[in-house]
Amino acid sequence: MNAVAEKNLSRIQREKRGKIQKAALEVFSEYGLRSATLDKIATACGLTKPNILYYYSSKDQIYFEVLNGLLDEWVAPLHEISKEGEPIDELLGYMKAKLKMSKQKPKESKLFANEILHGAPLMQNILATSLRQTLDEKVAVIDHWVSEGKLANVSGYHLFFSIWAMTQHYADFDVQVKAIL
Amino acid sequence: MNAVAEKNLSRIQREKRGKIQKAALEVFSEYGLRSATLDKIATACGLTKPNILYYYSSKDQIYFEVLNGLLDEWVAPLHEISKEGEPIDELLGYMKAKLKMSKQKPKESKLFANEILHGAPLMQNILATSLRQTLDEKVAVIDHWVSEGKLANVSGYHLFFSIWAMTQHYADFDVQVKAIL
DNA sequence: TAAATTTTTGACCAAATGGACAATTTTTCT
DNA sequence: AGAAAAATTGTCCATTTGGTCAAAAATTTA
Repeated sequence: MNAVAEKNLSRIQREKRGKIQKAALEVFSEYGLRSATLDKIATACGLTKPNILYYYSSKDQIYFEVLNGLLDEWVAPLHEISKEGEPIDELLGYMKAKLKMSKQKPKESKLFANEILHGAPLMQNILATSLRQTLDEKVAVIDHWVSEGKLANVSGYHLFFSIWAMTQHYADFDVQVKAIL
Repeated sequence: MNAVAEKNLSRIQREKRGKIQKAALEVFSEYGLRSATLDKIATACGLTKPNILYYYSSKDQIYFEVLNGLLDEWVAPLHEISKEGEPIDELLGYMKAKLKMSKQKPKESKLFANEILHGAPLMQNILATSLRQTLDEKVAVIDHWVSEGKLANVSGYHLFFSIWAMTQHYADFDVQVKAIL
């Protein structure tokens, strides 16, 4: 639906919406939804505030679109984990993919981190349905490996939590990491 | 100096400042510095806004005091790691202490997480001096253990980063954890 | 108890900010 | 080119919010 809707946009609309979303990601990830202002976003993308509101009906809507637009990409590496592969290869591959994403997309990482840190008011539903379902499937793969004796008896859920925590830590808390190293 | 200063406060001042700090922790950890309002803090502690400003000169100062007041406690478990002990005992003890703190003090954890996530404007200095120094000492202990062959050859810094990431993850991202489990 | 001090509050202000809107400019279409 | 549609902007408004201040209330001190 998103892709279809985008086809109906004119060249100008596509360009401007892209600019706005890019600037919004920058500002939202640095300040969070509430502290980010439309003026900051406007400055960051070289448009005026009313012009931004011509493309998006409200600040909240921009935030929602940015968040939603990144969600699939963010979860994607999880889908690559294959039951048929070797546990070490699959899990190491996943960790590397997540680590790479964190390093290359720290803004996105911080945006999600901030959203969840503050109760995920816009994503709770998605977390509890879509993400949960995907993770359930992959935990089933972990359990399968465990039952076959290919993997130590670990909790799949907590294994993923640990991977998420460690990989995203370097993006989300980079200020601390840099202050110490 | 803080302890000395507190002795000079009247009973009322100690009570009210305590109430305010408690309420502020609650509000700041939930909303962050910017989204938190004095009115929310006022409501949370049953005082009026001007009354709060009678005890603290600004919102920023309240935030700073809360953050600073919790810092020592937050870093404390690190000091318990002893060069003389066994690596497994010492590190497991540290992890357990951190995990316990995260579970018992999620608000404090979120407060720090949020501060660092947004660039640690008020703590960067402390991170780069006090925390860094303490951590340097403990990394030296890790290196010592490694050189004695008591521990696998791991990077001390990254070991601590991993421990921080995993232990705090359950407090900071509890919404996500709960949505999935 | 009366004066002095501390604490509390209602009323108010200025700045910031999300958003509305009509008028103008630019682009597209015929 | 000229009309129609789309895009842009200056101006304005209402709300929120951090903070002020003088007056009132409560507490402490003499």
